[in-house]
Amino acid sequence: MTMVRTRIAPSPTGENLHIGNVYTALLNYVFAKKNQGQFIIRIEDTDRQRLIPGSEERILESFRWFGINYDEGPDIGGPFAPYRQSERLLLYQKYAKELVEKKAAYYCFCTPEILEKMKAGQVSRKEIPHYDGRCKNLEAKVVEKRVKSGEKYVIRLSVPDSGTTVFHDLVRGDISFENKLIDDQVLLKSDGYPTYHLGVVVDDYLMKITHVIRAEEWISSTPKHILIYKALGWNLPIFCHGPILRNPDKSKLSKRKNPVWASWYKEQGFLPEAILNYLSLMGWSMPASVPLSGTSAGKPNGKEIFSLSEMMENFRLEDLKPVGPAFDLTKLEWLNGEYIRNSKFETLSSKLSEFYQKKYSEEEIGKTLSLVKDRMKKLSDWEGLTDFFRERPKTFEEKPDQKILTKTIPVLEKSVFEKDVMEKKMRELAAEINVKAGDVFMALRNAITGKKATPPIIETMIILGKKESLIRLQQVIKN
RNA sequence: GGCGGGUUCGUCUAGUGGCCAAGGACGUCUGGUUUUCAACCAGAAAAUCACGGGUUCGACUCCCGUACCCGCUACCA
Repeated sequence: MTMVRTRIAPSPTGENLHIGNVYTALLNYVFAKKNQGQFIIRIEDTDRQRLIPGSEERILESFRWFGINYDEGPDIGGPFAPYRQSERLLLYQKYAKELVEKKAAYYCFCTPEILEKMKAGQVSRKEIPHYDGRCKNLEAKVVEKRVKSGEKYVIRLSVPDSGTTVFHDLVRGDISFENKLIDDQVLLKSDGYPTYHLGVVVDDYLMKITHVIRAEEWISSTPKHILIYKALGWNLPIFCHGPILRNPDKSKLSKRKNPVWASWYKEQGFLPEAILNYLSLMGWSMPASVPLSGTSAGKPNGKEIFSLSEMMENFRLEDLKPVGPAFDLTKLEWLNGEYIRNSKFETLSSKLSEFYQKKYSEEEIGKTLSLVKDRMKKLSDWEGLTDFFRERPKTFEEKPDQKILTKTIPVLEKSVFEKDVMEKKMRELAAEINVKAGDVFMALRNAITGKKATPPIIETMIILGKKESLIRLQQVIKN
């Protein structure tokens, strides 16, 4: 059996790595690793207009953050370098010409203006817009002359006007297209860069990609790719079109309707493992041969929370579902909270310190962490949950009960700051002045933190220290 | 419009002809625990399995049609 090789091919046309790409990369990565194969990253930077400077670096950096390790890529090289399409132009030009020689493609001199007119005419006649093939049968000599004269040209795929192109998809079975309905795609643009269609085929072939795992949106261009493979006499890879992630309204996931950049999730304090776990829940589950009643059937060990390696052990492309799932931030937050709660104390304080770019030391974070750990859904929640440890309250969500506070101060002044002792004294005091113990704790909470909801107040006061706690109480009384 | 893909609780999903008067998870709601909030525990509501026809002793599961949703329809990927 040949070595499995998969790839993700992002375009540096966005701010950062798109979460949909993270999803597709995850599928490719897990599949390759499950089969002891290689996973590679190829940068498809052929759209010079939409290119965003720095995007590539940010994309690669995001992959590293996720721990999606690639065996070959633009920055680390590999046996089939370069891994950046802009550095492989000669290759595409060579194969485009070969395609022309084999009559599977042709030179086209139609200008954008001509094409626009063509389309307008077709639309007004209620025809399906497509390239009408007017350059398809240009004589070789004429073509040569026009090219030599410096006229701009593109190379288009010559699609047969009869027959059908069929391919097998691992998730969806056989899919067929009528050739006459396939447009004569541009393969090589007038700037000498290939379009996606030429680029993928050439590179996937040259880089020995065995499984093309990508999103559903590529299904309709696959027949064009097949035509190229066949014309060049190349073996087809295995095609697998997974689901496409959707916005809550079910349209294709987009930045207008849902956060999409990996960097956004990082800044929000989502953990990469949690995001990957969440993503793996979408569109993938194993056949539940044993009906696991009462559990999440179809998930590793019947649980929705599982690691990347647990996913790897069980992953099969055939188990992917064709249905596009809606991205649900709420569930991601829950999962992230689970990961936070299950983190080791040291790991979490180190992650938090890192998250806040060392603004807080691990030690400082460690002091209050156990009090707020269960209350965090995202790393970014920590600051807001602990601000009163760093600053005296300036405003009060609820006015502290002065009467109760006045009574607590002398008791606390005389008390050692130890949990059991303090709690006992406060309860006794409550009984003495005939109020509920909860009222005493709430009065203290309001005064000490300015908030209505905080971790247990006695423990909070102990961390704050006797002196600081009393100052805060006295200040409230004074005002 | 054409072509392609899809359709089980609000969302993610289990289900491959009888075990399903449909199971789990998130969310929602109720109760418990509790010093408030979380966390935790217990429970509830929530899908006429898109709809209509077949096939079959029997269909969420197979077939056909309809509706709706999504994708593609660029010298963007």
